[in-house]
Amino acid sequence: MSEPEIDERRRSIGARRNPATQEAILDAAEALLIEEGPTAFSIEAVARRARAGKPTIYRWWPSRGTLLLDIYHRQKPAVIHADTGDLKEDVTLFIERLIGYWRGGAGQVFRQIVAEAQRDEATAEKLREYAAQRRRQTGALFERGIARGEIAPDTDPFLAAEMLSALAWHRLLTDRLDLNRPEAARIARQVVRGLQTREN
Amino acid sequence: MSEPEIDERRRSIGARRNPATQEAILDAAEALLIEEGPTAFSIEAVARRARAGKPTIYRWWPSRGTLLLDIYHRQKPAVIHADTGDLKEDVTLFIERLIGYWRGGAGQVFRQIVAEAQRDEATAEKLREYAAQRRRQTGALFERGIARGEIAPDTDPFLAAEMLSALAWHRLLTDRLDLNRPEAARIARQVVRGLQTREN
Amino acid sequence: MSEPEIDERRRSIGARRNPATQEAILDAAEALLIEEGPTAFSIEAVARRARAGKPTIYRWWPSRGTLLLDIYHRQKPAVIHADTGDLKEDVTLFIERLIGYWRGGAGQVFRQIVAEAQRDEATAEKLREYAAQRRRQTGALFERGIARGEIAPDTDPFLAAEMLSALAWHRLLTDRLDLNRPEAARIARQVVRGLQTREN
Amino acid sequence: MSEPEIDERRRSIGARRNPATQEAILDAAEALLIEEGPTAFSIEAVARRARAGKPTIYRWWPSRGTLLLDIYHRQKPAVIHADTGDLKEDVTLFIERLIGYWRGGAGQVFRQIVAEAQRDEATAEKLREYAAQRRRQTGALFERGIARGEIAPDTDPFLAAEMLSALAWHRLLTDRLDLNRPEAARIARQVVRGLQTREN
DNA sequence: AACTAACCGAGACGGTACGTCTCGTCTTATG
DNA sequence: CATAAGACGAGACGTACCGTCTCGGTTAGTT
Repeated sequence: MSEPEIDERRRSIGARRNPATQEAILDAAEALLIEEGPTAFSIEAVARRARAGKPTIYRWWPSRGTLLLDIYHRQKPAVIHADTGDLKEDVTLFIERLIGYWRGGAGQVFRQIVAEAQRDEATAEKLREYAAQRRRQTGALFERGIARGEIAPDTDPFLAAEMLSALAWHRLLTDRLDLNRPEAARIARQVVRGLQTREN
Repeated sequence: MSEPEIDERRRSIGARRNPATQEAILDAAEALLIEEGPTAFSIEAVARRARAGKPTIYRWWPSRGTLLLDIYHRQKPAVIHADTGDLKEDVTLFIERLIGYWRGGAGQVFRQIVAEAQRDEATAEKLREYAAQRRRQTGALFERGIARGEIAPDTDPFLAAEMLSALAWHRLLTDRLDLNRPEAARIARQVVRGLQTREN
Repeated sequence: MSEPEIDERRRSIGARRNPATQEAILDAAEALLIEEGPTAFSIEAVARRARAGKPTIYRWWPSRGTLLLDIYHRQKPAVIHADTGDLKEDVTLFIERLIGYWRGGAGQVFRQIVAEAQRDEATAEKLREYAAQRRRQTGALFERGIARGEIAPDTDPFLAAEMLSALAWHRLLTDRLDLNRPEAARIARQVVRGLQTREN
Repeated sequence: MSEPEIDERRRSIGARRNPATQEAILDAAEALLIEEGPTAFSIEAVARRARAGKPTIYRWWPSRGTLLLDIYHRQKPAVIHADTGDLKEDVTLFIERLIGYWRGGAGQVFRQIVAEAQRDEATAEKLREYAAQRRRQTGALFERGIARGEIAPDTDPFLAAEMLSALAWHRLLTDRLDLNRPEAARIARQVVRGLQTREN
């Protein structure tokens, strides 16, 4: 929490992007959003807190949405998906980890991205792409289930993935991230049981 | 939707709310949102279009969120749920009708409510309540399915309902309302099949 | 100054002016101006404090200026001018009493009348008339001086009166009402000595 | 006063005050006050007429009073006082010139300054300082008269100066600037004659 | 070694919207 | 018909941010 106060001021490092400046701006934006809430988040406030000029921000992030997306992706951990060999367990873990990750501040950022996407088409497009990519990743879980014979071969793995994502979004957007392991398991059971072949 | 242009100007009708004014404001707000998009929607612009004073708006709708909620509820049709006796059909119809309803302008309004709820806790609370109420209504679909023996008695009807709602929200918020009847049926099948008892 | 609070609410007393209402409005206006300052004075605030309807105020005082003038005249004492037989003494007393009177709250009201007159021609006209009348009254002081042979017969008594008034206004409008008897006497001397005939 | 209409729009010239903007704002404010009267004068209207943003005005003139004072001082001519060697003539010229100056639009501005000072203490303080300074300048007239032996050495030159100023204010504030040279001379005579030593 | 080019901070600028205040008018319900 | 109440259209208040612009200073690469 202690502010160094040593650096005094960042300067240009020549005709190229200064990484320290970019860091400082992302740090400031993230801190503002998480510590002071969404209404405190504005380009003006970010510039103030980062001790950066507004044009510097606009140079690299032409809109609020791009800045939010950068904050989110910077903090995003590499992989969330487990592969335990048991689909129900994999799904349970996926839900648990995603919600847990969102509880730790990242959710606050993602909520704002979704909100921004409702006003700005460019952000919407980026969000749509991101969601599609996540759907492919999570869909792999179900594809493995099909391969193992756990669930019916005519299952749509991406629709199943979307249903999980959608539920998580819904909880996030209605501020109901108080989801414990038993509830995650119940969700997994209810989603998967229907997808199972009759023999299991 | 037809603009009379005859009335010239609304006046006070004494020390009580003038219904014509309220109508005009809601009309203006709805039209702005749907015709000119979310960025054009501001209290200022609503007042201008409705030829109303800003304090008149703030008197009755203390925040942007309350105004959005009023627009949404004013245009909301009474009932969406069918009762055909077949759960899969009921679910298909529910999805189809909800998405269809949202395609007709109401979705634009609801998206903004969700976005606003990410910034304003009061709106979030209202949205949470509304979602819970909808969950209870849609849950009744599944309760009937349990009663009929179509699905397992240990099914959580409100979780099932939430999954449908969540999927619809997700499509709305990523601007993917191009959902036809076959896709609605596939969703219904994938949700319900798992909920069915083994005998069916 | 004590607020009764007993009457709870004044009602119409039939098809005629209710004196209690007028009193309450003037009381409220005066109290607001003196207790809370000129910025707190507005028709809105007066109505609130007097528990009166705004139209009631507008019915009897069509503008802010007329209300201010009524407040001022209501509290105005009958006569200020002395007749001691000595002009210098009469002038000294006039200045002393006028300033003293203004120090006691009335000055606050009169300042606002002058200010209002700079914006509203109707108030300006009323103020002009009032000033002319005062000039005639104070001029009589100097006319008596001429009659007594104290000052030159070609003296303009109304110009002399205006100079005294003007000086008092100037002190009031620059918030310099800290004028003691010696200073009043010095003013009187400086004004009168020049007006005296050579013999005195 | 000529409106170029060529410039299209003023822009920022970097992190420093743009003189063209300041000029345009003062021009607009002065023109509004003189051409359309005091009720038309508002920060909003000034911004509109100057094609300036409201924050730009508030940045440099934190209150209405400071803006009015700037308008007045911008148009103020350097010196008003003559030194003819004859006190009565000097006084006559002072009155004549001051009133003449005020008749030409500046009076309209000064009236509003006085009015504003009755509501806002900051403006009042500035006005008080200005009046004191003017008193010192005009007082010099009478000091020269004392030095020349024209008037009594125990005369208070600043009180005499204040009496002239006060009379001018009084005429301005009651909209009676129709003062011709004979009247100015009569005032000068009435003021000075009394101040003269007996020998003259 | 001088020059160019882009970066950086700062902050002014024209705007728009915010949410609040007062204006003066209107209508009702109550007496 | 006077009154209290308060809704209404209008518009000004002073503030916050928007996105753009120019400035002066910095540092790297290119001549």
